[in-house]
Amino acid sequence: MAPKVLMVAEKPSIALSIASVLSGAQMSTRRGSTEVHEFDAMFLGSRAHYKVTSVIGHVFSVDFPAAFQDWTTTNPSDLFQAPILKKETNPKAHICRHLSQEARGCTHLVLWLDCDREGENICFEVIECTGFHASDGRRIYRARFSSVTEKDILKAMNSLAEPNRDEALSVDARQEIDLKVGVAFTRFQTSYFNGKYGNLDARVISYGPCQTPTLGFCVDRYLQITMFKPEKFWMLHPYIMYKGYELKLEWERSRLFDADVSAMFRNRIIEDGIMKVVRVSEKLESKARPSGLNTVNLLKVASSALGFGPQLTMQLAERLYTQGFISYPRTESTAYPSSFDFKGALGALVHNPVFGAYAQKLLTESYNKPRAGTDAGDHPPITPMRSASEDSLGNDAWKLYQYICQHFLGTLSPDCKYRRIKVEFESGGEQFQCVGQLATVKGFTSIMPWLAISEKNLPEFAVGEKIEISKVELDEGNTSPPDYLSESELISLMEKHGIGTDASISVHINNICERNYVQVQAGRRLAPTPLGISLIRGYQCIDSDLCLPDIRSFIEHQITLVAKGQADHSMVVQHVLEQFRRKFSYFVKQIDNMDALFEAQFSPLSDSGRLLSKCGKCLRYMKYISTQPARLYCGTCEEVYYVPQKGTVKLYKELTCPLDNFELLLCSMPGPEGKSFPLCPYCFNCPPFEGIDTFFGAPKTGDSTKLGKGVGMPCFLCPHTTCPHSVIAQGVCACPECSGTLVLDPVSAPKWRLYCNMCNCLVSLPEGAHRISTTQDKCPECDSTIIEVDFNKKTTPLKDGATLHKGCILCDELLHSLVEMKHGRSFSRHGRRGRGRGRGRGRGSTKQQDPKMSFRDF
DNA sequence: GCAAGGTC
Repeated sequence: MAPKVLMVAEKPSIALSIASVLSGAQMSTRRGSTEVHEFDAMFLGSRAHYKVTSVIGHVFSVDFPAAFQDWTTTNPSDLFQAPILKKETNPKAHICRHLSQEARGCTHLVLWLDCDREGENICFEVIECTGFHASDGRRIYRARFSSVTEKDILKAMNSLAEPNRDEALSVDARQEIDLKVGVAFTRFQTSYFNGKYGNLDARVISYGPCQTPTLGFCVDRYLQITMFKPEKFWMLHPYIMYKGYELKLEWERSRLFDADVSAMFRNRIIEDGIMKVVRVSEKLESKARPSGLNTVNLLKVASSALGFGPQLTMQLAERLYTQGFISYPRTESTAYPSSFDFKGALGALVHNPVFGAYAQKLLTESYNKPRAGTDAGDHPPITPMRSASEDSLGNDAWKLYQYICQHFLGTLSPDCKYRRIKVEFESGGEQFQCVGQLATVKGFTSIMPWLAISEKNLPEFAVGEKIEISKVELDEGNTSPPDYLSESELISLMEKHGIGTDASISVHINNICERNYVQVQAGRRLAPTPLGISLIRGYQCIDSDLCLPDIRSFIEHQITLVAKGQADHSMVVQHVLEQFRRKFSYFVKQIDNMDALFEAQFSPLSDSGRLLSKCGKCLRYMKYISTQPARLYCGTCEEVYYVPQKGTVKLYKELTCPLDNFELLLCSMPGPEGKSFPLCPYCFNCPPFEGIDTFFGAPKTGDSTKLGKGVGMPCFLCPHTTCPHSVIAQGVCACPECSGTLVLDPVSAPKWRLYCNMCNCLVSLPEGAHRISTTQDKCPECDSTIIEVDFNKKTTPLKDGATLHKGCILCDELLHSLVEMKHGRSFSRHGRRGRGRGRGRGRGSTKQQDPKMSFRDF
């Protein structure tokens, strides 16, 4: 039987390239979770059937089992010893199922994952999904390729090897360490600080071995700025007039920090009055053309020159790549493979309206190979692949594409050459100079004009000439602090210290912005926030290792031992985790030191917020704190009561809850169709009745036993039998859409309406009525609550100008004609579900007395 | 709600 070969690449684009090369572009392609390319060709000396497909990056990622997911019941320090499990990174993509299906009947598996440790790790994920075993006679091969070119693909096919388990295990080790350390610290500090300070606006206070040192760089610069003491300095600048030029000469001492001494030198020059030419020198200098463009350099230029953040840059680059305008945008390499087709790449640009002429010139007049760079063996430098115009790309993408083109054309251009003339002078025993520059070959700077040298003409001087000094300036200046760290500088620092990868650097920077640790200022400079500063200063004071970049290099170094087979995977993981566990427990013990910084920076809960409503226990006013998580704080009882996180709250007519005496709040959800409803702060946090099956704000799919902060029972879910705000009093009839109850919105005048206490169903009542209220009566026909409408005198539909009308909104002809369903299906007593389900209230029914009972159909 | 690493 002919061998069947399954080949798997790391991404769809590479599967396509491999299949095209090996089939000579004679393959059939079908869709699946990812595309599968099929063809027949030779494999290891015999005719074989090939299937080439791909994963989409990692198939699995690590996490804790469910038992360790609950923040309230898991002690973060237990996470270091907790088991971990791998689950599908993207379950919806069904990559595992896809691989398992495609592997069926295959005799050989060839792994074409990227040739780095992550790729090696994904190899074993793929093996697991395919179900290939060393024992079952089916062979597993690893293809090692240094670029996705025909030459390298064929070379890899001819030297198939085995996947490297040690390298894969080193990635497993990193994953486990990153997970446990990051999650333990994050949960601990979030739980400790959250809710402790009124104006500390943070949902989660995260820690991570990449994001925290990244923040550390920004705070370091901030601290340099705050510690900076400016110093005065003086610079001596003599001027001469010569052959029609006025020249400002530079002092050899540049600047002095002593006013008297500087003045003394000035007097000497003035006394002398003559500048002697002591030396004239000329040098041919050259500025090298760039090497190929890699991700990090693209991110830096985009941030500093185009004003694009790394996140946006990568999004734009990704789009340019998938549309075929540029090559793969995530690469470390600045060197092109020797076989790279520069002619082809230039040829693709010759018809470009902006760069065409330049590309054509390079093609016809010869081009240089790019300056030597480093080949990381991943992907070639970022290169334009197809011509594009501003109209077809849109503004931002065009700017990025334009830079990529300019850079690429620059790499193939000549170096920039220029003459540098230096004239040295002497006067009063002091040395001065002036410098002129003149480009002889513009080279790459003609396509990258911002890198051009600044040209300056000098008249010709002869050694020994004496020139009268026209004036002497003593310029006073102040040393100035550095500016906030620019994003581009941060990227350089991250690269230098090995924080993140080409693909993840942008994620870490985005992270510290989103977590409110830094803010991006004009010119893309990163200003740390009070939270970011307090965190880093806290780590520095407890254990500075926690925020230094060495923490990443330490982990990298340890897992490299695993990758090289010099240490056992589980020994290394255990060893590293034990060190972090100790650091963690010391951190927990010393958290007061960090808290002292928070206390200085943030105001305690009791100082912030405004008085809103009375506590039912002490009858004093509680403070409303609007920053997330929104909550009430009773300073006397030292209790926190969460309120709904969306919408606004205000005092509800100083009404109180009959159960606990707390003053009621009126909560209004945002938007014109947002519900308004009363809620008792105490009941909302501690629902007094069981049997309420859907708490307000609870996760849609989650079970209600695990409630989030403040997720609970507003009055519209409360089955209290006599309180005028409960669903018993305010409920009108069953919701036609769900199992909920339509409740009167008590503050919806003049656009009176009912809303469902479970879903989004909305019913509008007669508009313009003075008052609409529920009564204690129910409809004898359908059991809905009878409502009372007080119509407006001018618009009343009643005979003889009467305004008062009672009735059932389903069975009363007049009322039913005036109500309208705004969201939902039908709303009719004749409808499938309208009649007979009205159990909105039912005070008369003894069955309703037990609040544990459902008030739905039974 | 949490990390960092792939990739879309």
